[in-house]
Amino acid sequence: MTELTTEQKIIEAAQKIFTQKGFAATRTRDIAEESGINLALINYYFGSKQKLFKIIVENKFMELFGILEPILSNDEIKIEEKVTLVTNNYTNMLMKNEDLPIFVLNNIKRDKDLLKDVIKQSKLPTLFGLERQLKAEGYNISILNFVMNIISMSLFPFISKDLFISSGLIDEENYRAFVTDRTSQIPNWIMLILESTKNEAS
Amino acid sequence: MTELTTEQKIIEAAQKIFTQKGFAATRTRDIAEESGINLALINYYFGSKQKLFKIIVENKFMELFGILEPILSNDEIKIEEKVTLVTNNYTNMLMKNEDLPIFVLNNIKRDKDLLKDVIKQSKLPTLFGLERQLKAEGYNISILNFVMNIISMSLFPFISKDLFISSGLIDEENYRAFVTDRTSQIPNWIMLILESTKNEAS
DNA sequence: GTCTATACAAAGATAGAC
DNA sequence: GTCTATCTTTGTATAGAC
Repeated sequence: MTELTTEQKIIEAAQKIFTQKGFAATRTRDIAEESGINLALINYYFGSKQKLFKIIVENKFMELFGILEPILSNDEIKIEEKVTLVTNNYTNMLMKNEDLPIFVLNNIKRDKDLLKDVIKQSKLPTLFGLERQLKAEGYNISILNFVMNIISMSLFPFISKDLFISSGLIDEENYRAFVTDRTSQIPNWIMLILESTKNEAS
Repeated sequence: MTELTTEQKIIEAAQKIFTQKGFAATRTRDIAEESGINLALINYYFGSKQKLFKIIVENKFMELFGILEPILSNDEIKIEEKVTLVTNNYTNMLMKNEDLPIFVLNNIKRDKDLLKDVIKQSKLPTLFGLERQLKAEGYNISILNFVMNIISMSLFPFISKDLFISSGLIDEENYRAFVTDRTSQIPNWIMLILESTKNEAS
């Protein structure tokens, strides 16, 4: 077990608390306590709470959307396999990190400027090659609808977990099993949609 | 143009600001200023910022999910029509209220107790009749997957709007047209999924 | 019922000793 | 680099006049 530097300790603690509570509800004092360092060191290393937060959001954004580009922009993977890879990757990752999607999506809204750089870094804008592949394999669907379908299907169980649990339609104990089962079906559903576009006009 | 009571003015302003900025980032002074009333009156009428917020979240929750029950639990509407009604209702409503889904979903996470009552009020738990209807019409899908598919497909364009705009895959000007077009396709997609379950074992 | 003025608490940031 | 102690700002809540 390696010793963490003070800087790393702060980042770790900040990730945990910011993700759970959001920016404004998080107190720098909590981060100091959680990481076992002195309050003053947060400002010493990061300048301000705001700057520290920016780093965390960037990390979390990459954690959530960094998955997409390596899979989706690889021309050697067929569309059908891409769908399966993305959904499985998301479910595995989010099982251990349930707060991630809503945290990231919430903060994209609140601070758009903050994310211009991260989005470039994530290479999401380079997905245009995918459009050619969709056409080449005969599917007449826009890249936006395609990507949105995969992401929404995969992320939504985690975004809406508390809603459905509170509604009584499922309980905490069965949720993981539900998500696992759902994940195995998502690629079939997505492919049904794709196949249905094959005979349509472009 | 009717005169609003002081109470209503506060509610209006609070809805606007809380929805945009969330609880912790909203200052009672902002609400006072926006509504043109004195700061002290917020506490006079609502006791505390927290209690005012609770009222707003409840309102917004009902605004977002109150749509579902009247449509989904009505036995006289066929499944296929239900899907169309829900998606169209959502898109029309959210076009005027884009922050709503992420605000509500975010706050369900943060304050679960707060929502126990609202969820009862929304009658979401009464949807079990829908399960019978799905079976009766020959579809072998769990109510949870069915409802989640509709809601995720309909809400996600609004949850992820800023993400896709920042990524450059679409721009602000074309977003409304995209959503309108997508909304017209969602029922077809959902029905494809449903039809595919018809021959499966239950 | 409504407002002014203010008390009180909490939190971010910093100065300066070690 | 790290800590203690403290300053300053901001926001909630309330007391009391009208």
